Amino acid sequence: MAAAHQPINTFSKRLNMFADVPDEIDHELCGFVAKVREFNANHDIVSQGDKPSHCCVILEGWIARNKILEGGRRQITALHFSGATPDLQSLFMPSLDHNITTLTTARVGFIPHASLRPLMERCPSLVRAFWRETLVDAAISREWEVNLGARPASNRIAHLFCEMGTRLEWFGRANRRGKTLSFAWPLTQSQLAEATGLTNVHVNRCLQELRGRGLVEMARERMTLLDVQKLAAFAGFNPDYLAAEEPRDRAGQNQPM
Amino acid sequence: MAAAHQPINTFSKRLNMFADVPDEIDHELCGFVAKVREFNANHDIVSQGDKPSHCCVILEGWIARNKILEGGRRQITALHFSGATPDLQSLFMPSLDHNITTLTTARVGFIPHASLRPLMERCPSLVRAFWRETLVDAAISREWEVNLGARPASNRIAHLFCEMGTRLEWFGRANRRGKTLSFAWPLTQSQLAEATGLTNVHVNRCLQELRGRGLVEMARERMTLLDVQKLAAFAGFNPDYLAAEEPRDRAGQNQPM
DNA sequence: CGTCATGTTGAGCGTCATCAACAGGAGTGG
DNA sequence: CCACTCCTGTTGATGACGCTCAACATGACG
Repeated sequence: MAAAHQPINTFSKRLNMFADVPDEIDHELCGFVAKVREFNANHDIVSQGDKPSHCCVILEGWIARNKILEGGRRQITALHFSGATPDLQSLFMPSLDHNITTLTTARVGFIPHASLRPLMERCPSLVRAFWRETLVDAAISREWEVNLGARPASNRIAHLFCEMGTRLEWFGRANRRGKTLSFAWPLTQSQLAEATGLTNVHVNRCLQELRGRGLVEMARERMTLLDVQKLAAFAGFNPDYLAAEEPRDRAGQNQPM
Repeated sequence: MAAAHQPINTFSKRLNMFADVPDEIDHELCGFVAKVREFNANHDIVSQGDKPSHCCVILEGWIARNKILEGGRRQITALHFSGATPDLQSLFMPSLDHNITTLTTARVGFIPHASLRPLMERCPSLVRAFWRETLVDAAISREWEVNLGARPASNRIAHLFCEMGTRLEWFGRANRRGKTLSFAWPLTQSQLAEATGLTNVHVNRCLQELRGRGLVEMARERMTLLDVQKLAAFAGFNPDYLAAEEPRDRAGQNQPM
């Protein structure tokens, strides 16, 4: 109950990007974070089939939504980082339809459903904020469907880089210098393959192509998009689908991408 | 204002599957259906970039969410039929990120945002119902991502058939007889190709395979799944991800699929 | 120093795309 | 009634994109 309010900043900050949640509700919400746990990389926070009694909040780190097919193949369906609340649907769904797995070490808070439900009753703007987060997720999923169904491998990978670059920059987690944009990038090539529906071998070759074209540079867990506009053109990336996630305090003043 | 309440049945019925919306709110909501329009097949109800002032409700017919890439390629990201409210996100998103296009002739109702917003303020359960519909959509999108990213062509097509069969049956739009399930199927092979990220030529050959295996039969706009269990096994279909859409009055009593 | 995860390269092959042609049915207009 | 077009489905030939399998390089870590 006395869980530190400080680490919850990212959550609270992000929530307020979606709707004006009154301070006291926000405060109360943070107080509900029943426990905060650290996870190693590559650990399931919640799994397919679970019936969670808490919602989780990513306070720090990256996670991947993913499903595992019979045969063991894994498909990553979404990437999230600090501030996200990736299993809100557990409030309604009888059981979870996918895994939520850490990609890095991660700090995760848990909010009991039992606390969240009455709070939502009292605070429509909280419901709005959550609903809106769901809508953003859905828009991103749609774009991933397009990416998986309709773009060739290299463009597909480039598109993912553009998307993550944009989302990270909006949340203050990327550095822009001239034409370049750089940010922490924890995914291995195999994980990137799982997100794009390719094999690690082929991802490796596509990355060589992107490097060869002078579009990206990767070093030690860090990604640099060398020419954001050229990369976006190559990928066919148009950030409109992310618009609902754009922090309201900077809406419209985007760098072109 | 005096818009016929009768054709709105499908909407109202579906809404109440998601949450108990009080009768008077339900009634009021239906009264807000400002106009009802008929569309021909293959017509955009709303388009990429639109800033709609109304939400639409599919009263009768099928629609496809889709995005068009530069180059003209089209990816269908979702299929919906009677009862769906596919552009709720227009309440929040600055502009629509995809097209909503009829696949059949369709009857569509429109509800002004200006009427919907205050009603939502007053009725939390309405917000819940809408949010929940968004969550179902998101779960389906995730499964489509898996389908597009990780399943070979024939299995991918089979999976789509299983999903639509299940959803249609839950809404009383499919007939089960023994091992078989049959329902109206308006998609052409080319549209099926756009939904599965394949070419029409390859879809044609996969359908021959499915027919050859005795799994499906298609005749004049009608689809028959000849052995639902075998088809599900072939597709790797597990209906759990649809659970939140399952009508509450029949939860649990599913035929195995 | 050995082990393990990750990245890289090569060779060969299969799934699926491309391009082209044609059949059949529905609708249109002469 | 037939000629015409258009849409949908079907088939064949060819080739490319991406997969599989296998080997090896590199760096982190114990």
